[in-house]
Amino acid sequence: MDLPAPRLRPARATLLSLAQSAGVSVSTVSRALRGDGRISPATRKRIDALATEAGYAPNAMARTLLGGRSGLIGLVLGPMHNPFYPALLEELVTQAAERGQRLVILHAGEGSMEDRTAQALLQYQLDGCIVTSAVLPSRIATICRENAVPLVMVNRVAREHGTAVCCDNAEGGARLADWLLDAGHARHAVVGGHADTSTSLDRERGFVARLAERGHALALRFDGGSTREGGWAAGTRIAAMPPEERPDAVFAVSDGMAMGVVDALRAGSVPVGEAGGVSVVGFDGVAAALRPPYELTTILQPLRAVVGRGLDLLLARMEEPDRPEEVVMLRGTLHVGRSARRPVGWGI
Amino acid sequence: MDLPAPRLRPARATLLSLAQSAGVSVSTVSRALRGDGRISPATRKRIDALATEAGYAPNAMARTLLGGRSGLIGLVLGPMHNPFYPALLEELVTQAAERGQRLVILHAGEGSMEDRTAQALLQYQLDGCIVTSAVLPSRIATICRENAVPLVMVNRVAREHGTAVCCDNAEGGARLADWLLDAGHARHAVVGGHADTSTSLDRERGFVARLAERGHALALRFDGGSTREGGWAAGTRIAAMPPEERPDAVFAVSDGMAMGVVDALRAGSVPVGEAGGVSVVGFDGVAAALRPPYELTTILQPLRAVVGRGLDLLLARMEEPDRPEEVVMLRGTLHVGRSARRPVGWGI
DNA sequence: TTGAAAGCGTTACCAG
DNA sequence: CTGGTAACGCTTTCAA
Repeated sequence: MDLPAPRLRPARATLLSLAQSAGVSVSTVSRALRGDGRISPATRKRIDALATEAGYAPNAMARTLLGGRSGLIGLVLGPMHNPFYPALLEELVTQAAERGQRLVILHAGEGSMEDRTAQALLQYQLDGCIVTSAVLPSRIATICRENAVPLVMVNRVAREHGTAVCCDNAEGGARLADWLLDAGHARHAVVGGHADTSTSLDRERGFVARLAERGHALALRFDGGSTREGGWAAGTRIAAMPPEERPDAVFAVSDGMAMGVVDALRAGSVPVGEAGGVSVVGFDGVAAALRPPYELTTILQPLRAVVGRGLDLLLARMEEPDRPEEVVMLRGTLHVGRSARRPVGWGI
Repeated sequence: MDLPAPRLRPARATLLSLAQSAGVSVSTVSRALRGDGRISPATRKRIDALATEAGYAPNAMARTLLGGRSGLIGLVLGPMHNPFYPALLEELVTQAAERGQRLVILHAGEGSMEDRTAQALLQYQLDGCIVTSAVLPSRIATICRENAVPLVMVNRVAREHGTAVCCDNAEGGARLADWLLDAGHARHAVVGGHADTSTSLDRERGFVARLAERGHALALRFDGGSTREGGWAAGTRIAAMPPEERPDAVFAVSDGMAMGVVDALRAGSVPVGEAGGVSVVGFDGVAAALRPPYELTTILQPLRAVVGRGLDLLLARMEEPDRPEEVVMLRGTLHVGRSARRPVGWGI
């Protein structure tokens, strides 16, 4: 009458439990499971079978405690209204998994970060930290620095220091300027993003500089605030201008804004990309922008490579904490869509 | 000449290191830091100061090993092109943090999940799992069931079993039908989403059923595939119809698609929301849809509550694993924008 | 080829 | 009020 209460949540299999049912020691089980050479094939097979049957999964917490790495990377995500970030997130998750790492979300969105959240970085023994937000939260930066936790920025560069990967934004902007000039455009407008993000500023700077090199000045500038509706607002104002004042080429520094510009022009019955209409180009190469009804001419960010290099830089710094800081710029490629007139003699 | 090499990565503070510098035992430090009553104020103060100075953060791995909870929740994210999901993600991260939990991303996007990823659920001793994707990956479902790890679906309901929170989609659809009928609309169209998501189907079902109850039949149905461009395609076809055949009311089952419909109608010079134009309504209440240039009439999902209840259901099941499965439906609220004509006598 | 034991950082229990 | 010790699950010497 005093049987032990049945365990409702059956204890998970451990090395010890496996060892007991196999009639061997914990060490043997550990070695067998990790493929250590000096275990007899017979024993190994028996243990493998037992482990599979029991649904054994090694306890990462215990492993980490031994002093190894946790396999966990902290992630700070920026505001997600720019469609580039969701795409970046998917890619990050996939490639982190390919490298045997998981992502712990430390922060997402605009709000500021609680101290408690920043502490999680230490508590969970995170191996490193990836920051994709426009602004690098200083709590995170401090904690990483003081505790020698490697930190890599993806899609942004801090002016002063830090390790980062991003698309060569200035070069992309310049390439777009060339394309528009080659197609014979004369009145250029820019729809800019947040004034405090290096990403947007560099794209715009590269564009304007190339215009200048080739003897052109920017005719108009709008503030698009990095949102699609900011693009729409700019497009609306452009559509409302008398045709002779209207810019014939518009560079929106992100695809989200560019799509907004296109929508507004169409709503205002201004043709886009055709002779006599307005050419619109964007930046990023998000999936929705490449397909109808937008088919933007834009700079394709090498997303897979950006993320891959970002993770590689991070992993390298886990192995070797004293690596010098490093900034990697990856060139984007021009994607020719139908939202902008093509230079004469290009393609068909 | 054989000084130990300087430790480049200074060892992190631990209870032991604090105990040594304070000249007390580990237990005392532990108790002081966790606010245990029976510690002299003097000792407590001294230890607190020491801990702060050393930047001490308790090791969550060690804590978890003792058998407590890890404070980690697994997250399975659906394809992120629907703007509702990024918003959901932000809210989840915020509210999980408020409850002292962090999210580990197990999967994002459409691809199938590696076994290794599913194993992470066990390895990291995740306390529970939140699934927001349209389809529940069966590996995850199995692992959770077999290991008594609670799982809650947010924004979807599995037909057969499971615990879930979602907006009352059918009711929202019905409410929109009422609104459109009250405004005198006669020809109704639906732009549907994925055929395999309960969310889309329920919205559509509720809408059509209410139409029928009030003696109306659906005039047209488009497949919008849950994407904005699907909405655009439907809108384009509507704009191309002769005015007398054109539906005067369109229900797109998500705001993303509804915005696409609006863009296409405007591009086709079909007025939206005005007398003589087409009324467009959506569902979700994503931020971009509520502001110009869309200002959709839509069902506002109670996002904060949906996420809050989802986490509460999950936490409750961590404490008490044998709670019966539970499905919570939260009513959305009708948000009156300018994308649809209002019933006569409503407001100003 | 296998086993025993130490130790990672915490917490909890039992003494003092 | 404080200290010692065992235990969590694992890897890694060191021994046999």
